[in-house]
Amino acid sequence: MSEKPILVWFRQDLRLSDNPALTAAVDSGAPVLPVYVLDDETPGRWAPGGASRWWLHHSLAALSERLERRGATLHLVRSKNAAETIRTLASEIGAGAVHWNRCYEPFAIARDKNLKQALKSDGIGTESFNASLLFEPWAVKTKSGTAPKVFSPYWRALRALGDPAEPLPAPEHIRGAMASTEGEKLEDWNLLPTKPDWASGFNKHWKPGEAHAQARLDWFLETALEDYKDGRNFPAKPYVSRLSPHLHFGEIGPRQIWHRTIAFCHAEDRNPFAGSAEHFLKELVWREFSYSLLYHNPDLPEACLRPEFEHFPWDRSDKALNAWQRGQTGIPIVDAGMRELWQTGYMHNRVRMICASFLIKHLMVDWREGEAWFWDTLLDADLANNSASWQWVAGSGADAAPYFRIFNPVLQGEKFDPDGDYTRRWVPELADVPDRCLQKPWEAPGDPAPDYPDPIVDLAAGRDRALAAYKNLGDAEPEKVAAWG
DNA sequence: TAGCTCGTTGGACAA
DNA sequence: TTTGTCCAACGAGCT
Repeated sequence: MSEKPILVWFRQDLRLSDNPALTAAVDSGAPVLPVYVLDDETPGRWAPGGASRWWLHHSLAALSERLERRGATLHLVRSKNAAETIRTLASEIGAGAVHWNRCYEPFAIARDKNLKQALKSDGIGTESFNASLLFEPWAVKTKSGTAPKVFSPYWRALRALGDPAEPLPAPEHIRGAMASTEGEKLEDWNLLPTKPDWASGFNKHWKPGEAHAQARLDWFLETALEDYKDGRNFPAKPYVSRLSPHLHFGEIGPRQIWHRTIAFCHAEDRNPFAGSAEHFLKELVWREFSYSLLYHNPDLPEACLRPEFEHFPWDRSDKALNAWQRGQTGIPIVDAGMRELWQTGYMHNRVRMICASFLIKHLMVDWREGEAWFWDTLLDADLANNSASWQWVAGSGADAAPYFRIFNPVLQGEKFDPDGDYTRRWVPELADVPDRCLQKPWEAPGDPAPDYPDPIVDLAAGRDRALAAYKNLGDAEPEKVAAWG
């Protein structure tokens, strides 16, 4: 048993259960110093956005309290170089080792790799673990040994590995170590917005923290899983898990969700790899797939995976983008989604696709503008998921929808919000528009929604314009061939 | 190897 | 009102 303390660096793993870095430190018998570093410099433009900071504040508060109850104090530091801060702290407390759970963002991989070297030269060992994925991104391979670029083969390859590891229980007691200097106060970090307090609506919808994440999963399994397969498409209905922010901050791990879901199905005598349960597990694997894409394509957040898409004739004026961001496009389902996002930090997945498709295809705005807005406003903003999903909708990713697959927001609204409950909840100006034309109020007789804007684009003309632009992409290439001939 | 099938989430139009 | 077919072409993945 070593008396040298172990520094456990918390990042996107803000939980005590199924936290292998923490458990290994506790099991060693050494005193443990848990640390969180707020570093907005290292991630560059991918530092946590406004909404994420709100969640981070509450999640750290919850983690801090849970650690305290078990005997350890979470040490908080602000820094412009997290790796350097960890290195200094480790030296100051005479650490025997530094533990962390791996992150997979390109800047995080580079940072951690360098830190490992630096600590080694200081004579301090490091141990890193996997807490945030079912399997490491390099472990899921096709039969020819390459990373799958299409979801279905990815799913088959992942399933061929069997079930992921069983989750670990939370340590019951932690022998806490103290830092040589006092930590900072969470309140001093100003992670919560004040003037104006645009997050005031968040409290009503969200409860960050490990305990609430577990409760949310229980609620989902008990009340929604059965109807998930079809129900998840209807944004007015409570058939989605809403676990995504908890997952992003690591308040719950995917292995915990995987095994709890399977155990729940077995207890109910149902097959977890059929019907609704399988669809839910597949969503978890979509997350893994996004991480794999990001791991193997580090510029996924910035560059089109299919380079010819860089020639797409994007509309660079701000007018369309601003209307979209504020939920003032005059297209009801789009405005409902964008306003839900602004007011709650979340948007239902079906509506995310509709809004993204509308921005990219009807308004022809660069998908990276939408990606940046989601990054700032989503509580669950996650680099891998966000960039992979935007590229998927744009058709610029490896596994892309055919270019002619353009969502018609009127038909989508009519199909997936048939009673208009979702649309009217977020766009109250439409209260008096009859159901028949709720999704196309410009056809309503007698102007029942005088405060609602006219559509920013004619949907049919917008569709044709996008189709023509996509078609031109394919025609642009042959010049190269001619040059060789 | 060469050939075959498939691609999370759709829409327009004809019958 | 519902159902079937077509909308490009290509790269991934498998055999």
